[in-house]
Amino acid sequence: MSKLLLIDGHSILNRAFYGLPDLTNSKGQHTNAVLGFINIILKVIEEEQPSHIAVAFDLHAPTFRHKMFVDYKGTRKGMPEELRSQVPLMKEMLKAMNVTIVEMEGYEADDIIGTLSVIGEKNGMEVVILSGDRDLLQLATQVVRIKLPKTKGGKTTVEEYYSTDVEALYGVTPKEFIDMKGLMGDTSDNIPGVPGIGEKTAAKIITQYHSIEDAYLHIDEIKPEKAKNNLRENYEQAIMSKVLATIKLDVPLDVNINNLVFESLFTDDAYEYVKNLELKSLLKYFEGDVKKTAVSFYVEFIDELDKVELFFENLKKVDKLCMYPVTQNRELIGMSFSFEDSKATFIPCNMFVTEELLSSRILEVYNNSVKVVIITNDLKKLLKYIPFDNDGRIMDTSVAAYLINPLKDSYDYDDLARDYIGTTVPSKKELLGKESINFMNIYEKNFSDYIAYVSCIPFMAYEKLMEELETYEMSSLYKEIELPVLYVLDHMEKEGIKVDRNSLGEYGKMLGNKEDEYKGRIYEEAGREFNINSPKQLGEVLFDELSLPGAKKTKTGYSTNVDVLNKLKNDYPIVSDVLEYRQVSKLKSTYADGLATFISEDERIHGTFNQTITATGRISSTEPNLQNIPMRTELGRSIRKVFIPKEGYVFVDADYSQIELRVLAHMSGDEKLIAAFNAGDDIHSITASQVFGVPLKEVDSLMRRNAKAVNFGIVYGISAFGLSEDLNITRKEAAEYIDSYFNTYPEVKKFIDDSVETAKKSGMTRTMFGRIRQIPELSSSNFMQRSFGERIAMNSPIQGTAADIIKIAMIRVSERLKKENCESSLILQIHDELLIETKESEVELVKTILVEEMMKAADLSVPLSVGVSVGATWYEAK
DNA sequence: AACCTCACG
DNA sequence: ACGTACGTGAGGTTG
Repeated sequence: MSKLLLIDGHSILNRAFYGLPDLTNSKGQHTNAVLGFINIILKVIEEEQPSHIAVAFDLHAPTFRHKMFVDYKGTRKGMPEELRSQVPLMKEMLKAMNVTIVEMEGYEADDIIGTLSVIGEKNGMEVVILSGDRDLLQLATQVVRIKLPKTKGGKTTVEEYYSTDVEALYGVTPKEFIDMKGLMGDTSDNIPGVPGIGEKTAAKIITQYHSIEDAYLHIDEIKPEKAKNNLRENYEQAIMSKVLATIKLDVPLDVNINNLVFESLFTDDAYEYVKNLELKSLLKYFEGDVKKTAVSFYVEFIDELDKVELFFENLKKVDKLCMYPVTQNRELIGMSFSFEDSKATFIPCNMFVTEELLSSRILEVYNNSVKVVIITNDLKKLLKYIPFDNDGRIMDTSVAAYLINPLKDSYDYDDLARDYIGTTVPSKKELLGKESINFMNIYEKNFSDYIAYVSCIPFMAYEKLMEELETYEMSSLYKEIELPVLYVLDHMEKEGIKVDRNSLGEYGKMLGNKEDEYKGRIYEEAGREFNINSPKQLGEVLFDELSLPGAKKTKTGYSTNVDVLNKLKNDYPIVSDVLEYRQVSKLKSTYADGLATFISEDERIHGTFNQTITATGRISSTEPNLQNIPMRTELGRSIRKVFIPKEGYVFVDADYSQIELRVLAHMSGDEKLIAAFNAGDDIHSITASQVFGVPLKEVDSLMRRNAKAVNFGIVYGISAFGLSEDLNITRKEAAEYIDSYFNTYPEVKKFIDDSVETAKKSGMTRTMFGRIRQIPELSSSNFMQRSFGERIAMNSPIQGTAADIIKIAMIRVSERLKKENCESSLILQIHDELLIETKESEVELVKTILVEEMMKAADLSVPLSVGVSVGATWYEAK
């Protein structure tokens, strides 16, 4: 039996728009609603398997019964520009997908859907209507089913209604539903209804009399008295409201139902369009087409030694050489090369062509030609196999792409192809699956495609990337900071940090004992056992069973975070036990047990430092994260005792003091803030003294605490709300603090205002060293999104400049260690802190190097202050 | 996979 | 009226 799916275009697009976060592609087009729409209809098509499909749109606004778009809070507004711009995109997409769009002058989408549903039913079809609008319930019959997607707590469920379901829910038939609406009205639909009659009364009247007309025939019997009078006085309005509420079923449509036959959405045209809009997550549906690319890639395999030698001989003439190490479980299985567009060569490793041979031949090419540029999409990985020196002739395409747009989730070859070559290629995952490459299959088609892409695509993206770096004036940022720091990160990863395995084990055991102890007490206090790690169960125990006050809600249930629990801990022992339990169990699972799994055979942890993750230019650390080792509580901090230097070495640790505030002082040029830094060490006390107008000596701890919070707030992109939350004061008081801060430091105020204004004009922020960050949120019509964008605009130049400075320091410190022939090594960076595993005889030298190079890293109008300390463990060196 | 919570700067 | 401080990564639960 054939089945007709009718989709309420604007209504579903509207839902998709408000249901998904803003999404912008590289051309600045907003695409979230289009993506959401397609995902919704894909799901419905999957469920329903319709044979025919049509999407109805209102032709233009406003028509007779024009519906206002209603935002997520229910307030009536016009359609925001971000959504409006997606309507034509959506229509184009549907056309490309061969889905019929039906629209007609003078009629609403509702009327078209109603008419089509009647036609479908008459033709013996099953009809499914998909809409976000409850009004369409009046169209339900025994064969016409209405599907209403609902969002509850972030989850989408679909309610389904046949006529009987409408009756069950409202006690009236779908037809009577119209009359009911005529009486009660609908503000979002501009239907007045009868004053004083709401859902309850309307339902009662219609259940009894079945229509407005019949109700008026028996008007004398109607109770209560008030409703009766209202009806009497508003006869015409009631009848008109009913007309307004009635969906037309007789629109003179010029549509042949047979032309609505549904085949596949995934046409070639749709593929192009999806690619064009950069809806990456949809590409996977074009399975058959996904391997089609605008360019073909050829790959030649060379595995005989003499041919390999000849290959390298010929390479000496090229001026651009791209390569990519193909590995399996960190072992090199071959190297992919490209020095011509669309053409790759793969040299697999074997008994004769060893890693060492490849390495020496490649270095020969590099070192003997002064002009050859090495291109690769992952230099840090390549350096693990080929130790290139850095003389600026290496292009890491992922780092370049990150500089051009630091907001992307990945900079893999498929991303480069899309963004810098304008073609689409299947991702590594699509070609090879989730599992790692099977060595036995290297001659398979997918594998050869993969090894062609990994060298061809960076090669082909190179010119465009160079051009864009130039356009954005980031060539020297790349060459002078990012490329050199990559070598430092590589060095830190190779060195790793030594961990005392046994001490870590004991630390974990001790935590385990404490954990058991707290667990027992909590169970006793709760009167039963439950999973304390489950916020849901914990919330129920605390706020339902024990009826503790101060319950706050999150999206999914009670909030049980520290802020909430801290307010209760003094009055309820179970709460303080939960807090202790939380701390201990976090330390055990993430740090004691977590870190242990990363200790290598050399007793060291070799984590990964990521250069292309953060939006601001900071480094991030993974597997494990060595940038969030506990520090703030003694119990947690003591884990730093298990981080130890190797025999004959100690740790020297150096950190910048208040680098972000110093950057702010410099970038704003505020004389008074600059003077504050020149006046002494404790910036928060000095700020307090200046802002509150008291002598430094009279600044008490509360004043200092407040000033400190304001200082942080400024750096984060101040808001009265945020500050009030942090200090537990009212928003008014917070606003007063901010005011007096800005009065004290007027140039700071001007600077952050300028930052926002410039960002709004250009769409991005820039650090002192030229690093950019786009801020699409700034153009959002959503207040919250836009405010977020403004805070980002205030914070990014500051955090980003500080990140630039420490990168420079890392480079200088490493170079200096090398120049002075030190055996000491930089092994960790924690945003404003550097840790050097230092040979005992080099301690004084290393301290000098750290302080000098870190202070000289940038020339600001305030001095950079560096604290340095020495210790036998990381704990002691802090 | 999404959410909550919490560790760091 | 809206409802958050900026930047990260990891472990746990839940659906």
